[in-house]
Amino acid sequence: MAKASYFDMVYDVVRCVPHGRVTTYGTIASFLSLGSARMVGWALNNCHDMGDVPAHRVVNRKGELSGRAHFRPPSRMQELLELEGIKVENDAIVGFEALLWNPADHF
DNA sequence: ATTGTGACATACG
DNA sequence: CCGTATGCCACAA
Repeated sequence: MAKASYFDMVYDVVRCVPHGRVTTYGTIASFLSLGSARMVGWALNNCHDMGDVPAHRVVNRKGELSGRAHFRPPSRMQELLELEGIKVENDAIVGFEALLWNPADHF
C-alpha cells in the first residue's frame, strides 16, 4: 500500500474542492496542521504524475493564479476556472474571497 | 546526517 | 498593494 505522504493529503484535499470554488495554499496547510504553504505548492509541483488533481482550484493568498506557469498551456488554468463559473482577470480570481472554500467546512 | 529546492505566508515600511 | 526579508518543512539525491 502507498504510504500516506504529505503530497497524498494535499491531493486528497484538492480533490475535495467542489466546482466553482477555490482554496489557498495556506488554507490547505493550516487544515493539515502540518508543514507550510510551500509544502502545498511543492506537492502540486509533483502532481504531474497524478493528473487527477484539479490544481487550478488552488491559488495563492492574493487569489492569483500563481501556478499557471506549470500548466500546459499556462492559459489552461484560467480556462478551467472560467469553465466552472469562476471569473479570472489579470491572472487573479474575481471575488476569490467569496469563492474561497474551507476544507474544514467539508467535514 | 547534510544540502538544495520549492506553484507560499506573514511582517515591516 | 508593493518590495524586501525571514520562516517554513517535506522530499530527493
